[in-house]
Amino acid sequence: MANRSDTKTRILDAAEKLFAERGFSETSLRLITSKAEVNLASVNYHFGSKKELIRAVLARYLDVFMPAASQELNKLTATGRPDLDTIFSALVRPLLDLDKVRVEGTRIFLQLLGRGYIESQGHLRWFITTHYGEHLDRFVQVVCQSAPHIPPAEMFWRLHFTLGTVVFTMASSDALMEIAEADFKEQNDIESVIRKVIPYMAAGVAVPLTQANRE
Amino acid sequence: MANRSDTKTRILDAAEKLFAERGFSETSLRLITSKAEVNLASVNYHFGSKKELIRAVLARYLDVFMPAASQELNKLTATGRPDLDTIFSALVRPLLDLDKVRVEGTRIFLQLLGRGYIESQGHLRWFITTHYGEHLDRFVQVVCQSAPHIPPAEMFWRLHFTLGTVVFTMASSDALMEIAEADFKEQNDIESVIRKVIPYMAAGVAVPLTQANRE
DNA sequence: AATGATTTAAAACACCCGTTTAAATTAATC
DNA sequence: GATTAATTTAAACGGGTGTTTTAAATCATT
Repeated sequence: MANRSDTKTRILDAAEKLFAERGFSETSLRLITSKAEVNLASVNYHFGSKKELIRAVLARYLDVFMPAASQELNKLTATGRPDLDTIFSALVRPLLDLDKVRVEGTRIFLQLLGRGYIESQGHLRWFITTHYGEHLDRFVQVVCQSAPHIPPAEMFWRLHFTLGTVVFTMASSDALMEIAEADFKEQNDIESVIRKVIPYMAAGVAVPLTQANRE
Repeated sequence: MANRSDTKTRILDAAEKLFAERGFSETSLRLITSKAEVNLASVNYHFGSKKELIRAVLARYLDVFMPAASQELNKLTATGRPDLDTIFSALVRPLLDLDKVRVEGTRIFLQLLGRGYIESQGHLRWFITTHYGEHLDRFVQVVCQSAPHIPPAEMFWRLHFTLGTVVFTMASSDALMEIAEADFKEQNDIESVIRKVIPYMAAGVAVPLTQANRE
């Protein structure tokens, strides 16, 4: 049953790297299969279509990350009501652990997530919310409880601001780290960037509503 | 010299709308020219290539916005040292004024900016920084002065977080507004989103350094 | 009205895309 | 070891892409 070299895995490995770097529509199946050193038709044989390959690439990460993140949240809420900084920090470990699953897993996952949200008009967003909705709802719930002064509708927007912050930062993290080192003699890695971004996001998510926003 | 129906303008008008909605690579020249009711070849005749058309679309907005934003900043610094919320808010007027330049100008410009930063790996970023660098530097300078407790190296990161927040939010603003209406019966437009994002960004940029970050 | 440059028009070009087909190969089962 | 099933292969299909070409039409200027 199992072929030792696993064409399916080689396709996924090559695809996720290219998708993260160049986006989904900018990455052809021909490029993927040539990098993976497999036949062009094997993508359609194993995955059915390019669209389903994209979903499979994302699912491979989400299936690891989502349960791990949920578990961290459960540990947090078991002991008491955590603050926002603590909640965001709890996601760091599952995020960084993706580097153990695959080389550069953290960066690739975050970039894929961003591309998925922006590029595919809606249908990848739909895939994520329907397949991992429980985990997302759980996260939103915990965040809302830790910032009870923010109405849910406002929190919806702020969490998407947060998603944008993370996704964009990670997508260009390589270039940003280079500039930071050249301009400020500051040595960074992915983890240190994540640790910088957490206070920024936590402050933004919890900031009291202004008069104009309360309307 | 000037033809009253102006093929060039019709192309730009059709292109910016489609680019903002579907992204650059997802929008074909054939779709643009059919919407604009001009001949396919006229794009290459007037702009040279699709890439140059994209730059022309962006430049038409940046040439209006950048000087206007700079002028607002000058007005602000003339009277005293503004706080971050004031600085970000000062950009709102030039942004909203784009609606006077063209129908839905504000939304289209911000979405184009978002797509431009995400889709084209780097070379549109280069176009913007080299053509409008003075304005950008001026902005960074004013922001740094208004938050003197943040070291420049940290501010570098936080401003890029901010860029990510804006860019990602605007690129997916249509989808987000739809969801917000479906889930929370909340009717939004671009201005209300802008007014939501400003406090978020201002809080994040100015948040005091934590022990871990100061190191 | 005639001239010459600018602009538009239709068609073709060369290329890349995702997908499908059908034969060849490999692996598994009896 | 023969038969069946699963997988890989090479080739072609149908369609869309940006761009170029060539000729006609339009325009401003003489």
